[in-house]
Amino acid sequence: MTTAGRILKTTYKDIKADILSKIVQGIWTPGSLLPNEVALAESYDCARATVNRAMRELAEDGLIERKRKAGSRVRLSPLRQARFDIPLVRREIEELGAQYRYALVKSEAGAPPDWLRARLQLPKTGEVLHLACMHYADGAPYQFEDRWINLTLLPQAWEADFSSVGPNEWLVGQVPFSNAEISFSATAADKAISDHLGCPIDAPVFQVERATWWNGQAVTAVRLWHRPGHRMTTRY
Amino acid sequence: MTTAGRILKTTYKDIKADILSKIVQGIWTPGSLLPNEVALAESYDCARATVNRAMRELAEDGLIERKRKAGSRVRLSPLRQARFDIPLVRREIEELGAQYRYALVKSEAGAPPDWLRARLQLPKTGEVLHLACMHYADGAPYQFEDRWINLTLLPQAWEADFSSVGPNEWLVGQVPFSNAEISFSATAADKAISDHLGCPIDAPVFQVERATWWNGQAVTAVRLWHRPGHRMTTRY
DNA sequence: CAGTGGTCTAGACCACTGA
DNA sequence: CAGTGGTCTAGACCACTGT
Repeated sequence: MTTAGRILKTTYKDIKADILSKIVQGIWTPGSLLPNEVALAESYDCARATVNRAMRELAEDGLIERKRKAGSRVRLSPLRQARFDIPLVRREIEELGAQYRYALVKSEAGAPPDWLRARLQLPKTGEVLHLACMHYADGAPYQFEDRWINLTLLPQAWEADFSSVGPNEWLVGQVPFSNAEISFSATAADKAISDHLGCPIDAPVFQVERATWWNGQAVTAVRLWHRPGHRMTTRY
Repeated sequence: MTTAGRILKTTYKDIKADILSKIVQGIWTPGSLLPNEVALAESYDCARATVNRAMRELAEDGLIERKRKAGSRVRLSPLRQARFDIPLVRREIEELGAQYRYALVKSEAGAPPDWLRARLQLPKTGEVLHLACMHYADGAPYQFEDRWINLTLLPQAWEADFSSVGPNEWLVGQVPFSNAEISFSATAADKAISDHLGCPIDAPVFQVERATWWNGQAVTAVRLWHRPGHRMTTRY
């Protein structure tokens, strides 16, 4: 049945919103089977591809589960996932409306310690650059950075001037894309951290560890410690 | 020009992989303009829709930026984002291969404290249920939970038996979907936390705070403290 | 205002998998 | 083996936006 006066087509967003609201309202409860794509296309009076896109995105968003032949079901417990942007410190600070300042604390090249070699699966020979840096927001300590760079993979790092540009920003320009593993935890400030962040020894600090690879080779590993009270927040 | 002997079609995944590799290899460098969809469709010998899907996903993944009329460019600094699954504690523990055990520590209803009222934008009247719970992995303390449930929105909670089922699992069955704000930080264990987690007072613990809403009304707020040494890890 | 991406269509074939 | 989602196509119209 075609409605003569219809002006606007049904978009995949309309369909997403409609299905979402049916789930939120409890009309389609967790575990229940949704109509198949052909049936939905009929009821929304649109092409199957349009329904498919709506359903595919709902599945990506973790709201429904889809299986060939078995159909689509509302997830029993909606798979919740949160997304975090991994910002450059500079941007993070500037977006707080604060003045960013960077300082190089230490820089030395040499053979990697064993734990780093194991962590990054580094070859037996080859040197790494070890840097320590501070990032300030409006003059106050914001983040302390302990970084290792694989000099075998990035020999340019020998000549880079890390006293003016932070290693993160420098790396972004060198390695177009990389795979990374990131982890968050709480740790107690040791002497170095407490000195640099200006907090008591053993103060609880939020710690970020990240290791990145490019084409299977380790690029860099870093540990970041945030000033006490730091929070990482997101909505979903 | 049609290739007679071609067996397999070019899929959008092939195209994604090919473009990704061109970016990784540095053939298309950050900031550079990619061919438009029509041109790519020709060069891959496929429909524009196929190219479109590949490019759209690359954009979602944060690798390229797309603008009408302006075309698609490799992002200057690839927008990196990490996704975390927000698991039920039970599953988190079971996936570690450990035995899960739950215990209710405290349960009492009453008027919400002011900070909670402000945090959740609760109305002036109405009560909340305040629970404290422990989650164990193989008998060892894993997570301590401090939770508030909006009894105005969820009066069923009056009758729920939280001595056998954790509030998170119970809530999942009551509220099909919700919006949430989540944040992570490091904090020092207070008396209650150290007692329950069996760690020294002032030990650094990883803290998760989450508040959730359904149709604009506050459902629940929770603070979770993990045993010392806990890490939250992901790859991207 | 013209070029680019955004979306929809109607149809087709295929891959997977539950019954 | 039959039903469902996964994907591709060729074409079309439209929305946005830089020039």
